[in-house]
Amino acid sequence: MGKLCDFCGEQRSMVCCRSDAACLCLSCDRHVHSANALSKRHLRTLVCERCHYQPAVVRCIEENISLCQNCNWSGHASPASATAHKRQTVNCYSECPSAAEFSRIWSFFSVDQSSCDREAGSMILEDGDESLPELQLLPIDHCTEDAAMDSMASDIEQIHGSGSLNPLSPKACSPRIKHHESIHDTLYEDFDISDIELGMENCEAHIDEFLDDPQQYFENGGIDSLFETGNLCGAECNVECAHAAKGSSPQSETMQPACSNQLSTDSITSCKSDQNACMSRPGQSTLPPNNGDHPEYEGFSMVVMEEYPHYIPYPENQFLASRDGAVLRYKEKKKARQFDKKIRYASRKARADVRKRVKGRFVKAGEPYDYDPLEVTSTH
DNA sequence: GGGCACCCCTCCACCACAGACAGTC
DNA sequence: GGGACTGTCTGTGGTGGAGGGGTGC
Repeated sequence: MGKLCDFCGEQRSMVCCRSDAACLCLSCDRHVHSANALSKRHLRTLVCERCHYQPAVVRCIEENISLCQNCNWSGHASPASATAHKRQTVNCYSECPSAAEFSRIWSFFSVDQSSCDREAGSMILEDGDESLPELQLLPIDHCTEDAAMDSMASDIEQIHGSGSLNPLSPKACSPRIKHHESIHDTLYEDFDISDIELGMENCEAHIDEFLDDPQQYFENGGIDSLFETGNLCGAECNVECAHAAKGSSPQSETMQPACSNQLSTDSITSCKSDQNACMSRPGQSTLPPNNGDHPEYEGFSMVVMEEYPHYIPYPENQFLASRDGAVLRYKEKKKARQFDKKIRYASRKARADVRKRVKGRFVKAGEPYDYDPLEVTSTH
């Protein structure tokens, strides 16, 4: 049983939206991302079926599961499995694809409407789609009635109207299908450290992909897809670090040169492309210990402390998984942020409220003043 | 469309001093 | 180790000025 939908909390989450930092069932995905034009542009993909947190980037044909970058790396770390297991890239999608388009986007999935158990992620469409029957996405080898699938898919096509895309036409579907490594617009939507992973494990994944299926690898954009986001994010990181350097404290100046100002969580998280430089690893923390004196480190001390029991095999992966926890905490903290002025010392406020002033400035006791809060009309 | 003046708005330094805080004896 | 003492730093609010954006000519 995977993670429950972040929206309804009832169905098992099937897709992951990076922009919303949420894992949703198909029904809620459709509901949430049909709300407005902006939400329709959110790029979504399958949820990793191993860690149930990260967006899946590859489909292991042998194991018949979708995996995120980390789980792919950990699961195929051994040379035997790396070469024996064929993997397929999991594409992202936007807008609200029809069932047939889903099966087009993810060729390893097909659509089931009736027979499969609800737990597998059933979808109850709402509002304008109430006429749609429940549908499910299932691994294609779980479905036995292909003809029925095709029939159902075409039915859904009709329900969606003339604007729906022909699943047999790659041209028609292509605008919605975006290669996973070339997500650019999400960079500006909201912070998400996990948006881009440009560490060595990412390179290894590319190499593995190339070794497994060179043709498909180049069709997917090959090594260029790696540099697309890499260049952009590298520049962005530099800009952010330069920004942070303006307000750097002496404490932060002692840190590593690359993205050295980790004091601000914003600056930390903005260096999303360079996790090696910006995020601490267990035993290699570049952040001071959180002993209570630095509440701004609160979330990041947990980077080291938090652990995912099902997700331990390599220190690298442990680090990356805990990073997700830090991201979630950051987002929650961001939501709870209060920009209203907060009085830390009431006594000082009480003193300032009764202090005499000249043109708004405090004056020494006994000196002439033009404003007395206790005697507003006085002019001395 | 570019240049200029004007208005409006936002942001920030300024001030004194009580209290917090760190260091020393 | 704990108290007393000393020096330094912080934060509090109203005001004016600087600077940026918008508008009209």
